[in-house]
This record gives sequence, structure tokens and C-alpha cells, in this order.
Amino acid sequence: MAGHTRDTIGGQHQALRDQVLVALRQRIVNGDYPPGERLTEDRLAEDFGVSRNPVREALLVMQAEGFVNVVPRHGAFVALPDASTIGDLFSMREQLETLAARLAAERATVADVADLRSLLDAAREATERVDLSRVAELNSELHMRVIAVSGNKWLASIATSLYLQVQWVFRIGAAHRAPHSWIEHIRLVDAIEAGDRDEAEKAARSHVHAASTAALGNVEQG
Amino acid sequence: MAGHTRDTIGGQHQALRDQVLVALRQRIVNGDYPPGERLTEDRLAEDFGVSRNPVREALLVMQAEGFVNVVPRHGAFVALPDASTIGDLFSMREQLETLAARLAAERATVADVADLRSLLDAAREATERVDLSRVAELNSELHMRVIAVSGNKWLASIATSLYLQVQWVFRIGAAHRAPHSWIEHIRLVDAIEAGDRDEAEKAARSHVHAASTAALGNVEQG
DNA sequence: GCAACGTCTTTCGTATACAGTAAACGCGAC
DNA sequence: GTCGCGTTTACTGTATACGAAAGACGTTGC
Repeated sequence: MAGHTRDTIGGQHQALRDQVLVALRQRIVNGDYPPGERLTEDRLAEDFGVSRNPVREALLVMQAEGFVNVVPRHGAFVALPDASTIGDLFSMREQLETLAARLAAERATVADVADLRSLLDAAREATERVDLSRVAELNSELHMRVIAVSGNKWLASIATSLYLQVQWVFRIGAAHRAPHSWIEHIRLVDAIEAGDRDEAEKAARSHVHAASTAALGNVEQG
Repeated sequence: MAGHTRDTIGGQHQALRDQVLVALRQRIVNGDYPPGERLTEDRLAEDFGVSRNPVREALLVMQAEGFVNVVPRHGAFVALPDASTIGDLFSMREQLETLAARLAAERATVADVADLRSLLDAAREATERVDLSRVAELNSELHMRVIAVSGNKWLASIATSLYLQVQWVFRIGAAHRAPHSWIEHIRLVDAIEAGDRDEAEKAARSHVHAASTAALGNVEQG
């Protein structure tokens, strides 16, 4: 039984585990389950209308992603992010973004760049419509796309949970700052298209710095 | 079979899930389960003498760590790392190590440095005894300690699985190169003690580069 | 009134049972 | 001999059942 990939329709079967995972993430990010809230398996199972097993498995992933803290015989709690945790988050993000930018500048094809540009266009349109949440969404999408272009699979898996965290903590402030970051994104995509690794890295770094500053500013207000 | 009672008093209860996780990792790293091998839940459950549930949960973590690939209705397979995957691995490691080194240089206390030095001493002794596997072990321990000193919690959780991967792929070559890397480690710890962020970052970067080169060289020999 | 002890409830951890699906295999037709 | 179809099998995905441990709460002794 050597490596064989199967891509039949059955392969897209969505396990309940994953559905629960998505739903749970959304509820936490939306604030339906506020930080510090206790999440018992039974309750979640009832909330989602499934048994405890899918819930357990989803919670395991959520724990690894840093959304919940699990106390062995006591239950799972929605994590409460503090200032230092947020600072750590952006430190990580800076490292990952710069790597992704550099690799993307090396490896991007014409099609990749066209893809990124279409996202920028969509973001510009959304900005003109003052649809901030859509802009924020497109921005996240752009970053994930850049990481995908970089082709580093560890980067992709780690960045996913990292971005979810960012969206969770700063969902309001991020939407507000989105129009500004759009300009920074153009600089990034330009550098990627030009294949200029150093410029791409610089653009990514300054972009994350700006986001970090804005985010930490929001915390002060909070 | 279910008649096992808690042998240790309340405190830290080692869930079967975690025991299975540790055992499974060890078997994969040791090569008992070679790359490409199919791992059915039933078989693993029987191998470890537990039911399928702890096995499922352990497999979920192993998947996130990149040791196994899970095909939805088909089962789990031991991952087969290829050259590009390994390159990606070291790219990630370089980014994380440099960040860890910089932060550690900022935050290390006197006690932290003493801790790191004691590991270096132990590594020197082991080198003199030509106990290469012990040296490799101590080297990993040193890196994890530096990351702990950096205080970034995401860094810690990500690095854990990253290091396990490195140990898995290059367990032989890593042991061989360990004496060389010892010198590079001294440079790193010196920089951390001096609080010199730039030098620490440089030391970490060149160290990972050297390790990467050596590792990829081993692959060629494959 | 306060503290210590015993019971009690809640919740996790694990095992087992059941259903659904996809691959494997064998049989028959061409 | 090969291709196609039906059966069979084996594995995953999900649900349920049971036991153990930790905290909550009331009770009792001082």
C-alpha cells in the first residue's frame, strides 16, 4: 500500500469533528463564548447536537491552537489573552511573515501574482464601499495566499492558527486599520512581483510592525 | 484491563492519550513504524493495549505535528519527508531560532545563563565520553531551554514539534555533527549572557545554517 | 462561630457498541 | 484473458456506557 492519493468526492467527507471545530472557533472569535468562560464537554455536545467524542477532539485542536486552556479533570476554559501574550503573537507573526514574503518573492509565478492582485482589487472595492469587515477578511486572505505561495507547509499550518488568534484578539481594531494596511499590502505584492526578496521582507516587517503598534494601542484603550 | 487504578496520588494524572502520544512518537522516530506505513487505529490500540479513543486523540496531535498524514475515511500513514519538506523545516527553524536567541539575549537572568552553561558542561563531558546520542539529546535540550528563556509561549509550543521532526529525520547525522555544534552553542550562550541581541541572532542563524547544510548533505548520501 | 470531615455531584477519561463507507476480492460475461 | 459488477470485509466516524477523581456542600464536633 504505497502512497496513493485519493480525490474522489468521498474524500471531502466533513467529519463532525471538523464541523464542531469550525463552529467552536467561530463562537469564540465572535465572543459568544467570552474569555474565561468554562466549556464542559457535555454542554458543548448539547450545544452542537453531537456526542462528546467530536467535541473532545475539537477541543484538543483548540487547545493546541491556544484558544482554550484545559485543566485535566476540571474542564476547558476560553483563554484570556494578556498584553505579553499579544506581544509574543506579533513577534511570531513578524518572523513568519518575513520568511513568507522572502520565499514568495523567490517562488511566485505570474499566476500567483495575478491572484494576489485580484485580492488587492477586491480589497480596494470593499474599501470604497466602506465594507470594513470585508476588507479585514480580504486582508487575512491575502496573507494566507502569500504564505501559500511561499510553499512552506509548516508555515501554512502554523500561520492558520496564528491568524485566527489575531482575528480573535483584534477583530474590531483590525477592521478599522484595514484601509491603511491596504497600501502596505500593495508594496508587498509589488516586491513579490519584482522578485525582490529584501524589499518583500522589509515590506512585510514594517507592515507587521504597524499592525502591532495599532493593535497594542487598542489594548490600551480596552 | 480497565482495572488500573491511579498509582500516583491525585496531582498529575498522566492521561493514556499522552502516554500513547509519547510511545507513538518514539516508535516513529526510532523507525519501528517506517515512513509510508499504514497505521490503523485498531492495530495501534492493540499494540499499546488500550482502546481506540486514546489512539485517535494521539493521532490527531501527531497529524498536527506533521508525523502522520490522515486520509479522511482511509486511515493514518506515517509521513514520508522529502527534500523540499526538509528544506522548509530548516527555514522555519532558522526564523524561530533567531527570534528565540534575540529574545533570550534580552530577557535572560543570571540563573538562566547558569542553566545554559551547565548544559554546555554536560555536553562537553558527554563529548569526551564520545556518547554522541547523549550529546544530541543535550543539544536539543539546550535549544528548548533557550526558547523557554525567550518566554514566548507560541515559540515554545511550535518549536517542540519542530525539534521532534528534526530529530526524526536526522537522528543519525545529528549525533555525528553534535561535537561541532557544541562550539557554536558556546558562541550563542556567550551572546545571550552578554545581552547582545544582534550577536545572539547571528550565532543562531549561522548555527542553523551549518546544521541545515550538514543535514541536507546526509540526504544526498541517503 | 469555625474548622474538619464525609458525602455528593459534576466532569473527565476510557472502553465498548453500532453504523456507514470505501476498498478488496471473487465471480461471471464477453 | 480481461473487463465489469456484486458481495464482502475492514476500517473509520460517531454514539453510548461506565468508572474514577476532584471540587462543592452540608454536617458535625469543638
